[in-house]
Amino acid sequence: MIGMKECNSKYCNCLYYSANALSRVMTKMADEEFAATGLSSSYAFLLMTVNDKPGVQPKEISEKMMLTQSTVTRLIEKMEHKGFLERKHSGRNTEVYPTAKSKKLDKKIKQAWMSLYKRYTAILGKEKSKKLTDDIYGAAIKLHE
Amino acid sequence: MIGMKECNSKYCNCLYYSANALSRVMTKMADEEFAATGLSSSYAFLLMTVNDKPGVQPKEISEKMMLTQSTVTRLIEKMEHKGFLERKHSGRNTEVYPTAKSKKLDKKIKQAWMSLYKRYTAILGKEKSKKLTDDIYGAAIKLHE
DNA sequence: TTTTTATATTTGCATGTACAAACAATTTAT
DNA sequence: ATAAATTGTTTGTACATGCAAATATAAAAA
Repeated sequence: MIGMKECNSKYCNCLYYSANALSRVMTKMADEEFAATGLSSSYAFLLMTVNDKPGVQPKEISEKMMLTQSTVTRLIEKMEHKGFLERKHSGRNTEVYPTAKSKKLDKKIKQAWMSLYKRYTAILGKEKSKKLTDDIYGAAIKLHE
Repeated sequence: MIGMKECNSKYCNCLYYSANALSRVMTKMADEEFAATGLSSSYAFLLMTVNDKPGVQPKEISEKMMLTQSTVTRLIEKMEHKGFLERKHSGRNTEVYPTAKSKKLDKKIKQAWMSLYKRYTAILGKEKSKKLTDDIYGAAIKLHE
């Protein structure tokens, strides 16, 4: 444990625990930054995804966002109801399109995303943030099988 | 990006996104392992915390588990209702005690926790897991202020 | 062509978590 | 000693998320 910060908890050596702790902290921070858009973080990511690829299907969204399909359906439903998205059903597939309202918000969302990035890199450092993010993402992929 | 695994998503450079992805994967894995105890992961951690320090107060639990106090209250309530915990109110404080049922389960919980550890270290490697966990925990603390 | 299998999406249901506000008790200031 | 501020706990409410089952469609096999 040389050079290591003191642990406040006996759980800090557990990846499950640490990962959840970080997730909660980051989600809170993200929600604060995305508040400028009037959206919470998940919805902001959803709109970005659809804005970047109009007509994208829920399946693909769920892969990009690493969420289950049912969760994606729920997110889409809500944004459709709020007038940000539209669904077009064709066969067993569904295509999701942004409305003008969503496209109009795109710039603001990306700004908020950048603010979020700046905020945590200011605390953790740019290089360290990058490395940490890469390591975490790599682990998530590996553990996801 | 030398030596880096291909990113499946434009979001994989975002710490918020990666942290959440890992959190979901790990929570799923933890729930699978703790299923042997009949508990989901949060409750297992709660019981361990109380078993290790009978009479511990919700405040302290919330610090150890890095959850809000209201969340801890809810978790305790449920375990009390299921006969694993008991609350003793004294003034504005509450002391939480394990029942025999909880103490009896302690060993099994710790075994499940060990299984979880073995499972992810088998995939990520022991050293890498340790480093990743430390890094994540350190970041969570820093970002938490 | 009919049957079987696989795939995409959506529901029903359950649950963990947080925020903000309400309480309740203790400490500090006046 | 009374008032004000702080602290610990609990509620009311909202919501993101997942699993399993139900649909519906498309593809493959017979």
